[in-house]
Amino acid sequence: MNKIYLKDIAKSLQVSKTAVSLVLNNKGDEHKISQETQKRIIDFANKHNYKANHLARGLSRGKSETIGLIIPNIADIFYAKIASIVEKKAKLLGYNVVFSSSNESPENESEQIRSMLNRQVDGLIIASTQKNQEEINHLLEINFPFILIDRYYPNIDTNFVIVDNHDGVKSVTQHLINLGKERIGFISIKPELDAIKQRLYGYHDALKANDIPLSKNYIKELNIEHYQQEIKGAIIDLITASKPVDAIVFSTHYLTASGLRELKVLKIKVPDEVAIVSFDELGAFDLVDPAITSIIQPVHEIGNDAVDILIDDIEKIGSVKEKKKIVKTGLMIRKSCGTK
Amino acid sequence: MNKIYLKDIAKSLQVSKTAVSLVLNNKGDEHKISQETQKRIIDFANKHNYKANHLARGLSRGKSETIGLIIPNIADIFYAKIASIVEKKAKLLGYNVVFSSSNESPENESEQIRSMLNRQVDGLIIASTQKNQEEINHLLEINFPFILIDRYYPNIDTNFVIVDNHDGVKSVTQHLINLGKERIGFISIKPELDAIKQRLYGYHDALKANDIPLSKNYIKELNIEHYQQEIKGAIIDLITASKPVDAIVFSTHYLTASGLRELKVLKIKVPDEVAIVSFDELGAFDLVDPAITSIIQPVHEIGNDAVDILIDDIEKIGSVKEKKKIVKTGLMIRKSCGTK
DNA sequence: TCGCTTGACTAAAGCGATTTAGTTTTTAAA
DNA sequence: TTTAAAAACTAAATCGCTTTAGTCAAGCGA
Repeated sequence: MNKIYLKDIAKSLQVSKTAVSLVLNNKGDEHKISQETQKRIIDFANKHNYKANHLARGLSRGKSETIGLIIPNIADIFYAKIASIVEKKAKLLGYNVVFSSSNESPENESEQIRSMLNRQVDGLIIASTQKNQEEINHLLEINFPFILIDRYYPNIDTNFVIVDNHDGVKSVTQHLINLGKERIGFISIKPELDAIKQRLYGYHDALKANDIPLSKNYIKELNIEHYQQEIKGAIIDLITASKPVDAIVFSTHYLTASGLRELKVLKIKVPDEVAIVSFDELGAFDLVDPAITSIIQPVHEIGNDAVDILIDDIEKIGSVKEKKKIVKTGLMIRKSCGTK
Repeated sequence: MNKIYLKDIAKSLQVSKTAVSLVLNNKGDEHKISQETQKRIIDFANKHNYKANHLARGLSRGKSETIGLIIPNIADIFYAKIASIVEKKAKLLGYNVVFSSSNESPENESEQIRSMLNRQVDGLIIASTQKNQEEINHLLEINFPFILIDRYYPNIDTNFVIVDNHDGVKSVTQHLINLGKERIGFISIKPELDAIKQRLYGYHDALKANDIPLSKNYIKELNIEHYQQEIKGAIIDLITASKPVDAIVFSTHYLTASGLRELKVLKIKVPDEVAIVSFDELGAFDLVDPAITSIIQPVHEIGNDAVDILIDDIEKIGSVKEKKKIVKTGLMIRKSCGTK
């Protein structure tokens, strides 16, 4: 059973390639191919299991029916979940997805965007390093369909689906305050990403709303490259301050994991001595000792909305109205934040 | 700055498309294009940022420089890690990767394989449902380059990179025995996958090697669809047996997570009342209470070897000799298995 | 009977590369 | 001076499909 091509069908059935192509693309009626001929073509194609070569179709139509997904790291469970949702939804709409991990390098990201363009993807979903202003502007200039997720460029007018980081942190901080915590620390990476900045502001604003003065000593900003080394010092600082903290907000899941490791080493009891909460979570945060109160990212919404918006753009349908979305986080209250 | 094509370069420089194509594909010398002309072409291409259209190139060369990755679930941290490694390595060798999740459905898998073939991927990496004998045989028949990872078909002659499941479980079970455990339970999903079967046999063999009689009551096999409901009963059975178990081996990371949840609910002390060990781990298994002793999967080896073998096949290089690999697991000893 | 639709098709150009099989000019050897 | 070989190119076919702009015959009203 050798591979069969359009022209083979045409030859075997003594019709033109045009007829075959039209019929198999559901344009038979529109182009007045007789029912009989249509049936012959369809039956023959099915019988021989004909499938169009996508490269050829893509070249001809100028569409590859593929979308590119560029994220910092597919091995990060957060992006892996999004990838899973994006793929499912995209397949439903007839698209495949190619992915690549930028590893937070703007150069990689830039090169990956270019590479995907060469490969003629029809659109891009990007969780950017946020250091590629130019590249993003270039996409805009050439009018290429794309959407930013998770991270966006506040001063570039693009489509995006991001999370309400500010509100997420603000409400978890408020939750801590409601539980009677007064000296709340904040451990983060250096706020190069707007998302991280917003988390800090959420923390700020929660304190402000409760007339708690902001103490610089309570805010630790680590280098993303060395946070594992730096976090120990940060935690010691917080708990040996003249007025030690009674709670810590970690601004990412990996900081929480690292921080918790240190807290265990230092034999500090969570939540009795210090309560902790985490932005986002890892697979077993409910099993950790104690189970970690976490801000939950709405991965389904991010993934599904991103695909909807992107494909609406690609196909110029125009049925999706809102193309800049800020979605709300959830809150999973567990033991690590303590109780009243 | 409009998009530039091969023919534009040819026209601007008053040379043939052939010359341009040859030069830009590093075949200038071989085809005796003068150094001067080569330089003009290369300079012009760089200046105008020319990049070949991959669809056209692919159609023409019959190669897409893309590989397909089909896995059960990209949101599972184990496969996400593999995907990350595969992508990195593939990019290094000039390939992009398209992925799709089969969700353990043979029908999905089958359809995805077909779809990837239509899309002219150059090769496939598949972590199969192991229920697609026919599809795999079909790939073999049409001589299509592919490699199985994680799961393979014992009676089909294919390339693969799998893990030594038997040895992994055998040695962790031996470890438990060395610590003095005598009544070791085994909680698994129903062994439809060969990998799972091998884990069971590893358990068998460790007991046998130590002259510990095998007790059917100590082995629980759950349905993958309802393991979350069934695991409670399984655990209760094990700990209320006439001779209750003093240790449990969980055959997958999600079973461990679920099991641990139940053990907490039942207020059973780990490792004092019952020691536990896990095949593979989740992101925070070192932070769980108690930290979980886990068999570590060699994801780097799986990913890298799979790509090496596949691309050696695709490009018919023949430098990779071993194309059926069984790689060893590691063992991370933590608290949950107790001490002597 | 003429011209106009309509139905049922098809030829051929085009998508943007790659590559085979030449062609022409120059150089070098006999 | 002839001729073979080497150097420096190029025309055109090809990859497999889509789509535009027809063609041709039959049917129909005036």
